[in-house]
Amino acid sequence: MQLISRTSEYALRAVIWLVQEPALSQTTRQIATGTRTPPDYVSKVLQLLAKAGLVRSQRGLGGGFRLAGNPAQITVLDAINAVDPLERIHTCPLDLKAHGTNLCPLHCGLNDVMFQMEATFAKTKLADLLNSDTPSIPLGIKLKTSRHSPVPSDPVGSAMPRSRSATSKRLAKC
Amino acid sequence: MQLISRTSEYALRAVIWLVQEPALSQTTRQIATGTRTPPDYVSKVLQLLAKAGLVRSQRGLGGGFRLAGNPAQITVLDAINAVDPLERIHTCPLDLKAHGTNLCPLHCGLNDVMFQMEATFAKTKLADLLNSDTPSIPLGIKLKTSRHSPVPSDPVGSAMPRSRSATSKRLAKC
DNA sequence: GCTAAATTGGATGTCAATGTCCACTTTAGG
DNA sequence: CCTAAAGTGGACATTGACATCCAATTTAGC
Repeated sequence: MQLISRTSEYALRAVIWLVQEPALSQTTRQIATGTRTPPDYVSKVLQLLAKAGLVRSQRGLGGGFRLAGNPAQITVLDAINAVDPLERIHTCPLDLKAHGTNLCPLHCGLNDVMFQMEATFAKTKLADLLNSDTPSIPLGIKLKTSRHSPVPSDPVGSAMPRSRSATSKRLAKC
Repeated sequence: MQLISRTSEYALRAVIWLVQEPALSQTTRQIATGTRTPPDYVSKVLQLLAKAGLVRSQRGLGGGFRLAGNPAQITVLDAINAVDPLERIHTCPLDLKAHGTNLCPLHCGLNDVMFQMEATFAKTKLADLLNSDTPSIPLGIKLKTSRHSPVPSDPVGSAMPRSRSATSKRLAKC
């Protein structure tokens, strides 16, 4: 499971490209080449971004796309919501009866995760992504969750750069 | 985007069913009917759970599946890892150069979200899911993220039962 | 106003996750 | 031993996200 769709990734690549390119207008081809995305597909994504008002399109010779706002104000959430909006959990997918009309603790926790994710998207501006001063993490950490750990396990807490701001002490205080 | 796959959901439904059913052994059909999952598919899922050692299978007349451990110790993470293991982000999908060999702040934040999710899965025991005393959230809140909020937006912070334990003040301290 | 460069929109193709089907094997009970 | 009830394994079908193709439309510049 990945946290965001390919479509959202493409949308982000495209708007970030528009931010960093000096030229006023960028054609689909330029954007696709520059961001290494499938041209015909990113074209559809750009149309969604245009419908949402994040970018403005210009048809005809010399046309293309340009950003419709301030990179320091447009958020990652804006771009994602334009093409593949975040959803919320409304009913327990586990179909448990123990908790009546309530979400079970698991999905309560997942709701919490969703909130954190949305908060991250909402506070990250496009400009932040191009600023090399913003905090980042070194790559090459190659960690894959403890596959095949039978009954009792504790995959969290293994040796790795934790950094969690707060792993919410309890399940959640829903 | 959903946070966990259907396959994982089915795996969870199945093991939870085994926890709550008094009978020693449950046939695939019983499990499928009881959990409202596609019989032939949940059959495959059960095989994965068996391979991982979470459940034990018995062939032949009178056979079926039973849990291979203590519901108070088996975690949601165990079940999920058995059928559809969590992955980590290794390279920046946005392909940004600004951060050199590092993850950009966005994916740094997503890594953080992943950690929280894994922590939630790891601390939630199967027994917890059947205990109606564990904290849960009322349903019917019908909130869908602010679709169509053009350039400047602040979808987080709208009126709703927040409850976030800590929305990590900064992007993350990677 | 022609033409070439561009977006737009619809139809179609591909692929992995999900779901179904069926023949085979195992096993308890008569 | 035979039979019916079970899991096992492999092949096939469906579906939605992703990707491609192409005809129609718009528009700057000659």
